[in-house]
Amino acid sequence: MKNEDLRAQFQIMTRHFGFLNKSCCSAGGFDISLIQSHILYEIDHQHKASVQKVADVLGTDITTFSRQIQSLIKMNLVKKTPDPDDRRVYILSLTTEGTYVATSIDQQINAYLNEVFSHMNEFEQETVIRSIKLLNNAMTKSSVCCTPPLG
Amino acid sequence: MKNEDLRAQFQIMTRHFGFLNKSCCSAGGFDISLIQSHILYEIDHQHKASVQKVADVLGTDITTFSRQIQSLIKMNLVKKTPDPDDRRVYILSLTTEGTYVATSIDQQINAYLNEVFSHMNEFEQETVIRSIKLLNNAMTKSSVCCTPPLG
DNA sequence: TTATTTATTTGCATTTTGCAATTATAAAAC
DNA sequence: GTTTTATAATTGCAAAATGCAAATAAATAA
Repeated sequence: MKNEDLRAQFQIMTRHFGFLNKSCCSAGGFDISLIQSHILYEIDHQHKASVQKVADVLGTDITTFSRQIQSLIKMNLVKKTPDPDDRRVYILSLTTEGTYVATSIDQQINAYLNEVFSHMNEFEQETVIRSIKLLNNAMTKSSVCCTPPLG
Repeated sequence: MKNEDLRAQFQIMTRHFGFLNKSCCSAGGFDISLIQSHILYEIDHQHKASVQKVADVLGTDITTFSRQIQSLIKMNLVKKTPDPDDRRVYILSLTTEGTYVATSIDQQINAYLNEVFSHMNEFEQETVIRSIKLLNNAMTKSSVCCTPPLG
């Protein structure tokens, strides 16, 4: 494999995903930004998601993140509960409406992805899915890049 | 394949790439933002890259893009040449320093990617590369998302 | 008890963004 | 050939997003 090829393919993929994400998402009367959809996703998937924890996972500056959460609270999609075990900490969770919006975004993105996958045959689809898992795995193992504290 | 799985894997991959990109890049004494690296890449790879054309490819608002170019010109990485065939148009190109910076970024990203790929065996590496090409292909074909005018 | 560390929020100044309007040129209509 | 319309690029402005430094509050270490 040639290196230039490698970077080019990743660049193109990143570009495509950028567009996919831009076209997403409206739900429950709100336009949800890419960042917001990631926050909702992460709150939904983490156990006892504190402000700090989610900010770390997303790699967002904590002060910026604090304000992002404030606007999601104002939109009534997220709520903040004091952690009984440590009163400095707030646990984030989705409101009923937030859960609805998160589910709706999930469906929209899945619809996009399914449409994309429909241009491949079944064998290719499975290869691609397996590959993305391989890649995610490799990136998790990587020391020089790609994971939260980052390097 | 389960849909939830699909979205989750893509979400994770997007996250990883976000980190990879954040840690990139410094070159020629400049900190180059993700957006700037994409602009440099695109100018380098397009034939007769006009302001409008590159903005479209990147999906950036033209007014924002115009200003992004201005700062790259100020950094002496990009230059603007009037198109002799249409005097409304400016053709973008990299300066010598811009070419150096673009090459350097290319090497940095390739180094990251190679490190990531080193956590896979050769067969997996080839599968992943082939899959990314398949995926890019499918996204190009997609009507609902992922490509410039977008949908 | 005091000092230090950690979680979160606010103040403020900088940067980024995008819509509306402007300028300049090209192409189309008449 | 002049007027209208369309296109490329830039600028004005006001809103939004960003991040550092500082503040507050609570936990842990000395």
